[in-house]
Amino acid sequence: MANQLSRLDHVFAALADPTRRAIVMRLCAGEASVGELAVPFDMALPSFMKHIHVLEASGLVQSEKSGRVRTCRLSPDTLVGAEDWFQQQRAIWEARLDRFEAYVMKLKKERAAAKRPSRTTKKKGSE
Amino acid sequence: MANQLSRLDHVFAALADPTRRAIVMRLCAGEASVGELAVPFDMALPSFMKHIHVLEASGLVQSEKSGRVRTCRLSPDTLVGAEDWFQQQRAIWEARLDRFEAYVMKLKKERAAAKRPSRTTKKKGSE
DNA sequence: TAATTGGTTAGCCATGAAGCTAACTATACA
DNA sequence: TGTATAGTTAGCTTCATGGCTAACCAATTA
Repeated sequence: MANQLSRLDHVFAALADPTRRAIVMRLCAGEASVGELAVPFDMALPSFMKHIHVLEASGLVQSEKSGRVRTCRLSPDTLVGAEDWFQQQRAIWEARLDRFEAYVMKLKKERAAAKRPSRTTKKKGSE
Repeated sequence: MANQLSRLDHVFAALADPTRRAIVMRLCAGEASVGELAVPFDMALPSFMKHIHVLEASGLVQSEKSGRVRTCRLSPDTLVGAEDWFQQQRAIWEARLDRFEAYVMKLKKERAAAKRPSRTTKKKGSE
């Protein structure tokens, strides 16, 4: 559980870099070797490899080496795990908005009732 | 658009820190002052304020000061924007999985047809 | 008006992240 | 067996991040 939380640290940190986001996007379309992945980036290979390592450490990407070529693939569970975090926050936030809306509606109703001087239940006095 | 991308950089970087994620979670439940937000954290106020600034710079949080108290609230659009990124990736990835599954199904079918020596359409020769 | 409260600014330090080059390993090809 | 290919390791810079203290406003409250 605390494990999961610190995993989120690494996932978001990994996704904060545009190079790494691009790699993830590329891997969504299917697996690829390190060399293939590196082509679009104007960067020395060791620098690029660091990004791969960060992605692997975060759990977003897995790789295995066969012969001299290392093939990388997405590890979708981790990606989905991060998405879940947003959905949880949104659930909380939307629930609050709903309550707020209900509250505003109630206020409106009371105001309308207060203004209308006729037969509706009406508190005396204030405004 | 490039603007949007670099915004994602900042949003994910902001969410990579557990303190800041906790702040966002807290603000999902409703607005709060800097002082209130800071209570659960064993951290000097200037350090804490840095986190608030990072969150504001990322667009995740907005704040305004009235009197001497600064009130912070969530800026949900930004949060939703980040969530969108995941949904887009997932769409691509799931589409690929669907194609892959279809491909596997087709393979299975062909294999079955090849093994069954009877009246189904059958390529000659190979395997 | 003096003291308290809530936040802010400035400046310091340690650590880590992102890039580089140079040199190395290990597989594949001729 | 020799050479090219694909990655890897080591070690170096530079800059950003996250924390601190100390001192400083500016509203409230006594």
